Amino acid sequence: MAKRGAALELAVLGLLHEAPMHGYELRKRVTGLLGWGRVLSYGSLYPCLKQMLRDGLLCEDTTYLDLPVGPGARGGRRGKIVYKLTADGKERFATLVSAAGPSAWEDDSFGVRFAFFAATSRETRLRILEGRRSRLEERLEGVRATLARSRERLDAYTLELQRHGLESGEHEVRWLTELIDSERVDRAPSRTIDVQETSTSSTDGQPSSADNRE
Amino acid sequence: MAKRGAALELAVLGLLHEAPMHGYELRKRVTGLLGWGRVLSYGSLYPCLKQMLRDGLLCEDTTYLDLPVGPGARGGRRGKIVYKLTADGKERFATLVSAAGPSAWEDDSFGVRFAFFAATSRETRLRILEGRRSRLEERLEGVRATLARSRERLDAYTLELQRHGLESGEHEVRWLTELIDSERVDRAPSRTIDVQETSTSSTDGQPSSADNRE
DNA sequence: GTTAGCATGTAAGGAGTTACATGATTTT
DNA sequence: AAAATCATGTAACTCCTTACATGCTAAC
Repeated sequence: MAKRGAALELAVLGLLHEAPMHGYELRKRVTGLLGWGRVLSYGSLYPCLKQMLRDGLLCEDTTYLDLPVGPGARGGRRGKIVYKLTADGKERFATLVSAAGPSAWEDDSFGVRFAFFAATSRETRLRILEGRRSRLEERLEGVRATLARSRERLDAYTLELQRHGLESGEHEVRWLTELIDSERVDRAPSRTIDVQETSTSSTDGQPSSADNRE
Repeated sequence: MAKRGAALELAVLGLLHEAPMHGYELRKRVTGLLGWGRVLSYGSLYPCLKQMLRDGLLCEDTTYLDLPVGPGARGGRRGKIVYKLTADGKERFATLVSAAGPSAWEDDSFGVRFAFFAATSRETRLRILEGRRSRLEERLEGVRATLARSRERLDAYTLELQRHGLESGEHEVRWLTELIDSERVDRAPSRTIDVQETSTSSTDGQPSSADNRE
């Protein structure tokens, strides 16, 4: 129970890497990461934080208020909890952020992965960008094929929708291509912020190990 | 239990409006409607169909095979089930397809709503298109504001992501505007296929009634 | 005769959301 | 002193996916 999604876990770890934070602020920051009006709910975040505490990825740094034991009020500790990364948490972040398999470029997680690109090696960035681009191109080919096969049977609205979908996809492919090209040309350092990666991944021919599993 | 999502229900009703079908084919057609490599699972469709049968929106037209009662095999009816719309189902489709509230232009349902535009009145189409456009413009304004507020604190990758998001959004706004303009100018009939709408909605100043609830 | 596609379903579980419940602190 | 926003959590529910389980039928 309370199993966390990989994207949320990565977002929490990445944001806490910058600075310790309350759950409340974490929610706002993750919401900002998701963008597009999507908001992260407390009902999703707090159980996730609890689980990460249990797993030893985070630790608390709390000012407890020692609530009064009154009638009806179960006396106990309740206060503002500041979450920090543990050593395990940092390691986990390094692992997640350098994973470059399919789940890194799916629609659901790509945004969050991209938000932490500055914490990855250039090879990882390239693999994610290229993975997403080829996935996108497959889809576009699929839509084009369907369209060519059944253009006559579709009404004007459906046709418009497909056409717009195609255009949007092509636009994103162009964007990805620009990013890929500038990654390949740039003289930028492959590590932009202080994260030691799990070192296994490199430019070798068979990038099999880090691909699945995250 | 087995409560169905409105989008799936609309898709099923809309497709069965064209012709009776097996669940199997329905799945392929709905999958085609969703596009973008998203597929509808049987685990989602079949329970939905069962529920719609119970609600009297559909009826079966089945060739039962009268499975043999053998060892281990519970004898019973199992066959190919062709689903048809009932009168209630047609009515429900007319209601759903003419609803023009927020849930018609959310990301999740807009695609399916658009796919059945030909079955709606022009007023409904305009309200959905305009609703989606203004929702999109709000979002874009939000992103622009965030960007203006915190451009310095963001790394190059996050900036790129926001910029691309903005461009995509603006592209969709232009698309919607073109559609809205041609709806307003066109001499096309406001009803394109044989669906009698629930008639309540019109061009009056307070379109309050049909807005929520679907 | 065997692969591929047609055809129907269920059980378990994942990844969230909404609504509820509570109270402290800061701003107006 | 009221309102907003900070702050933490839980319970119920939603809607979907994956994996399982079964068998028919057409094509090669």
